[in-house]
Amino acid sequence: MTQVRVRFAPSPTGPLHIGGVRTALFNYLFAKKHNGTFVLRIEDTDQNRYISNAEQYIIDSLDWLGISPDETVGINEKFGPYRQSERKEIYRKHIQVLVDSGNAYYAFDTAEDLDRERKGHEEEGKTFVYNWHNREKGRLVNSLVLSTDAVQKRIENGEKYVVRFKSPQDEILIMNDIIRGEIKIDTNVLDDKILFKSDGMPTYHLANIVDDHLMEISHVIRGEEWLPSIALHILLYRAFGWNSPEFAHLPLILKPTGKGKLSKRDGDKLGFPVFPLAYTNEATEEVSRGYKEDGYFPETVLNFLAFLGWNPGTEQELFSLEDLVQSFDLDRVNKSGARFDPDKTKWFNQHYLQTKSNEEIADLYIEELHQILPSENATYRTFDFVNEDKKMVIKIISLIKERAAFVSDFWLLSNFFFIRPSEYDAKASKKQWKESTPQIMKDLITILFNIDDFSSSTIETTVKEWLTKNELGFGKVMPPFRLALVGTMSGPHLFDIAEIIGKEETIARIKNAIETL
RNA sequence: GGUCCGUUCGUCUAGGGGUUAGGACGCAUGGUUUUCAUCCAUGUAACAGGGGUUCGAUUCCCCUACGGACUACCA
Repeated sequence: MTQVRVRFAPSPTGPLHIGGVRTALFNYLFAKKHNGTFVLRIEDTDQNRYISNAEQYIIDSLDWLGISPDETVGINEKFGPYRQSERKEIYRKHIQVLVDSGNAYYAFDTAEDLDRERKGHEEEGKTFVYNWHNREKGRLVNSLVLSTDAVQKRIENGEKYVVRFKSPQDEILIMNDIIRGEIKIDTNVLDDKILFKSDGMPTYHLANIVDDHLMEISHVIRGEEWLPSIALHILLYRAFGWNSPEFAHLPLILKPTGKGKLSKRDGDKLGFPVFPLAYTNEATEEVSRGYKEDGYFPETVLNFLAFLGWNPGTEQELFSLEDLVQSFDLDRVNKSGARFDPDKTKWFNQHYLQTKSNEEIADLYIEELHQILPSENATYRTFDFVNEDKKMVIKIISLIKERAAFVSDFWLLSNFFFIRPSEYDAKASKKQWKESTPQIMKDLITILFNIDDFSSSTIETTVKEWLTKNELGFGKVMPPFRLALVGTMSGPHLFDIAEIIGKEETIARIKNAIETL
């Protein structure tokens, strides 16, 4: 294979959608797999939709996931500039080549003219297509019907014009897509797409082909929404006399339920992000949540994204980025659209959370505790979360980590380590707190009070000995004990909890329970 | 409407002319656990329909249905 060079070419019109991220990922994977180059090109030819912070957002997102480009704005600008808005002269030169060779022509029809034509056709039950059907019939104003002088005059007078591609007639194009195989299109159904806009900017079609050629792109890997354009693009390469790259059109990512493509609204409705990073719309101040901020790890996002439309053909489901580079291949990409499943992404995150060290997550949890704790009034002492307190948090995490999928689950699983229960689960109290319980608890306090080494194992041994000696059942002591310390019938090993909160607090909580219940 | 693409458990998918149609998520049940969860085990559930081709089709072909994309001086 020739040198592999692929590109991800987003348009900076807003935050990068998860579907776009997947396209970037597949490009990255393919490049790395074949020792190729991954290029990021900014397609900012639409001045109306341009959003200034979007480009940075795209770069930040790729960086967060660890799939940064090898070449882009400011980085290894081998074929720069990498922003299309800075390549205007290049496109101007190339469109001239097409006009001169008769593959493109000037058109002076206004948007209103075209609208009128469309409406007129619609009323007759026909579809208006700007192509061989009507481009020379006289209703349309272009350089195919106007004399050279007339065209020249209009342009000199500053009249607005666009340049259209003159699509060929009566030809069956047979093209190949790496994922879909052979695709046939009759050129008669193609319309004469605008290549150059009246504002002096190229459209996607022109800019894309020119840049892919100039940047020596070997494989175009993009979303399925581009499939209908493949004929135009192939024709454009031919008109320039260039070899076209290979194409691979990725399946769409669909909504979790219902019809259609995944959209931001689905995320809002079902409570999951559709963007890698949180994003604030500067105009509306509307904030969109991001995977990062929602507590997902980059590994999670990479892993679930890779499996949207691709699989290794084995039963392995957990893949690191390195694994993906190893195993990825375009011919194992599916043809059909993949429904997005938020449940499975949670499962991936749970897995990756378990692979993190307790020390690593401790910092994340401590950050969260600093936010939560000041608003809680039932803390039994102050925490600074440095030194001893930090060690305690690490210990707590070791006890609860396996129950969590996100760091944000930690508080619910461990709040009782920091605050004293202010109320007790009603159902459990009724069932577990019997008439004899207060006396047993008082005895338990005495036992606990006399333990010098208040470690989980010592407490456990001591309490168990006491139980055996007095012929007390586990069921009489442990449930109320748990209720006193935790407030509910849940949580890790009870003696571990006692050790962490300490003798004084353990006894205080039992006393508190006796008084309250 | 037109053009193009697609269709295996609820979801992501493996498979491929003769299979008990496999795995994962989810869900359910059981085991472990003094509790809850984790974990482990088991179970649940699919080849869109109709025609061909064939000894045989979920697999190949055609049609239909359904789904999707595109049909902008947006990408």
